[in-house]
Amino acid sequence: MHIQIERSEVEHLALFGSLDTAGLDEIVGAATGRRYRASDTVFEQGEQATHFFVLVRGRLRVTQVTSEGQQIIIRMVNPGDLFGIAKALATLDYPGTATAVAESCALCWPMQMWTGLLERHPSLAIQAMQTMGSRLLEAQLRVRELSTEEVERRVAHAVLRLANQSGRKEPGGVRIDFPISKQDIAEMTGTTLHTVSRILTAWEGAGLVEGGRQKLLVRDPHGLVMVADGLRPCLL
Amino acid sequence: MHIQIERSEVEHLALFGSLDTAGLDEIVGAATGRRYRASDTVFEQGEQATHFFVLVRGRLRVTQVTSEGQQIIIRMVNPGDLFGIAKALATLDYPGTATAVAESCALCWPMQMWTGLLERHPSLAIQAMQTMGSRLLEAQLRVRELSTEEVERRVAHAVLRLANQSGRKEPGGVRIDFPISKQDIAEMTGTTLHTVSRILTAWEGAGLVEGGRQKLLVRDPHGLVMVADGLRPCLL
DNA sequence: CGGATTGTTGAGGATACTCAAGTTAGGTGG
DNA sequence: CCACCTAACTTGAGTATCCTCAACAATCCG
Repeated sequence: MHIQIERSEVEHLALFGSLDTAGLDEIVGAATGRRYRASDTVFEQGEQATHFFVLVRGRLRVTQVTSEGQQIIIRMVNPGDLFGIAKALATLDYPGTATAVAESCALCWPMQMWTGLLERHPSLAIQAMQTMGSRLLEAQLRVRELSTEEVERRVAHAVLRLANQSGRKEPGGVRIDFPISKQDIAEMTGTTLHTVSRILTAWEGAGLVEGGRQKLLVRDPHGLVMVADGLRPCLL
Repeated sequence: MHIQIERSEVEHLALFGSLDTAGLDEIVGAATGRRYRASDTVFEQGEQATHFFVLVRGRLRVTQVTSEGQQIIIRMVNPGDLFGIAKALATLDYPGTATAVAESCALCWPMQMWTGLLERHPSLAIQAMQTMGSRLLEAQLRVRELSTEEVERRVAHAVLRLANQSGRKEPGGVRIDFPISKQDIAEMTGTTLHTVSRILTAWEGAGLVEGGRQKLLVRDPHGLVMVADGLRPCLL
């Protein structure tokens, strides 16, 4: 689980962008490297928040479970992203569960260092603030989608977001580069796996995507954008 | 529109909680006071963000309009809240429109001062961060509600939130202390004013609330909590 | 006293959920 | 390598929720 992480692997991350060498050394030096295999959990909802993290490699899924036991996916964590920053949310517990969906590496720091590191490295504080800001905007975007759009468009938006954040170009389209189930997509869009399945088969018929067991290839991103924008619905 | 705001009116705000006298003087001294009448707009979605604000008195509504023209209410702004902090969101424009729903007073600063003020007053930076954090958590809560709950429960949650943030105890219940229409509630919960109307009449029958044109009185908060929790549905 | 805004209520229908059954793909162990 | 088992997925039928459309009533304002 514990591993060595090379400085060279993290110095290019946007989060550390405008740090000088000494600052980077201090920050990375204080961190511990950790490795997670697919389906390992990094921390769990409600657990006391002992550490905060930066994802170096791989992909995580952050979920929440409602009091009735329904699960939703809050977001996917991509390399370079801060996560588990409970202090910034003024919370003592992790508000969600983070699970690796692919082999992943992260740097982690004890939560007590949060305030000190931010104070000593203003550029880090600014980055952290911007992280929070973009997450807030994203959450508001999702609220807007859930409030005003029908399921097919919401799914289209979710798939496009996945393709942008975690897509790898390959001949014939953009491949989502980690295993993703219809259930996952349902939990990202507030619908059921049944409806997602029906929508994806329809899209497949229209040549927009190509599915498979925990696989997804976007063949026609532009066409998908049209679906997301409400032109060209693909269901009857 | 421009008014004088007394130091005594703002020094108790949580935002300025742990500032020393000199700091408070500097910050409040740099601010301009503004007054808004009900239905005045403070700033508009897409406009260049020239100032950031703290609400001193009154109540604002922050809305967004989708590309299709549908409006949703992002949040209500209560006294003591920061708003219009586009810099924190790494945006140059205001992402929403802020409108006074009651006679309101705000302090405002030119946006260029954002970074400087935060740097010189770390306690302010911490407060700003916590503001962002609680807003992010709230947005995620709303995503969860929209994803998993049916309309009646969402409306119950929204009304309870209003009662907690903007409610005034009065004999017979908790009064929402600004004019609020069914359309407003619909835009907070992702439904239509028709459905809200039906729900509120049902609740009125059950003795949970008392409505009226732009009026709302919560008679039985505990009963409403049960509705919000999914026990005791009031619609057939 | 109009006129406008806000709210009420009914009927009909669409979207998407639930329930149910069956299929496919992949991993595991013999 | 094949048989088996499970998790993921597909598809159909029936239906509930909630939206749309429409007409009307109440309230507020000048």
